[in-house]
Amino acid sequence: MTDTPPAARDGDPLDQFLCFSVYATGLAFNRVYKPLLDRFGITYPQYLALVALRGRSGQTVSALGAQLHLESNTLTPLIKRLEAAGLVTRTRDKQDERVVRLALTDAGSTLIDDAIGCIPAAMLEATGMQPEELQGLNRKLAALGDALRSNAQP
Amino acid sequence: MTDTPPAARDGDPLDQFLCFSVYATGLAFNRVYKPLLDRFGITYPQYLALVALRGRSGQTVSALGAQLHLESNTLTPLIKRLEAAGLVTRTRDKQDERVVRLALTDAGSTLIDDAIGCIPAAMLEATGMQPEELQGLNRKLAALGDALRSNAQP
DNA sequence: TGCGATTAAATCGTGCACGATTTATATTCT
DNA sequence: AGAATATAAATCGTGCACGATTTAATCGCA
Repeated sequence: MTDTPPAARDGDPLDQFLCFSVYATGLAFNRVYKPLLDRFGITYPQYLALVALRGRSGQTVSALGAQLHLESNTLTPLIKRLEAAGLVTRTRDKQDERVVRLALTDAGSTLIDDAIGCIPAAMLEATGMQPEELQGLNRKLAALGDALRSNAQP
Repeated sequence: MTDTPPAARDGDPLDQFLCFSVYATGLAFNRVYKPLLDRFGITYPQYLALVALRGRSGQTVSALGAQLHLESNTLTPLIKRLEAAGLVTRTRDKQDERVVRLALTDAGSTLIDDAIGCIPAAMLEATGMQPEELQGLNRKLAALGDALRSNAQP
């Protein structure tokens, strides 16, 4: 045991924490996504936003936030960056000037279609797992997320 | 269908993405943790770092990073905040002045012991699930994270 | 011995995530 | 109609996460 690090010898205590697996797997996903998304000039949260906006023009910031589980304090700057990149338009609703309606530009629509065309397959490849297995994991994680949200402070 | 939002009518397209479930569940965990950790004056990544340091005095920054899957550019400022809070000490190794060795102070040790004493139980409660189920999920997610890391660019 | 290469940590700039607050518009209720 | 209230988005400050670079110490090897 000349050089064996402690973590390898007696197991990382964090490995017992599900929350840590979620955290670390999120980091790992990000790292695999990054080089793929760099080619499109967008970040991972921006990618999620574009997927959520795809084929759903006219969504409000709040509606997008409900999908992503984010609020305007996070979304507003993100959307403004997408707007500055020419991928999204922001328009005040004429009926209710409080709400901002979002839409993909042609460039945004083309970009996200292209991205969806190649990235999910590359990600599946990177997991090295079967789609059915990943789908089962997805369902269980979604249920866990729902449970946590329903038990968090309002 | 007067007011039904699109997401409720035909399903959120993001829900098909496992990466999104991981992302959103990570956000949800954070939100449940936050009020619990606020009582101890630490953040969630700081909590993970303290757990990793518990009972393992003298770890280097790199070793801690290997456990958390983080690098010095993220860890150094985080650790300095823990040091400023009086929870951790940073000491240059006498044999090799490049490495910084980390240790919990008495206050840090007491704090993380107290936190471990109550937080995991509260989190389990918040999931509303059985420990066995969560353990199975933990194993699968850890395997997924390992797979993603092994397939990411070095 | 000494100098190029390697390694450990720190620094810097960008973009998220979030609590708290603010601004602007709508709604409600006398 | 007009004041209190509610709602939608934006703003601000802090702490992470990360790519890229820098600084400083050690190692390797001719």
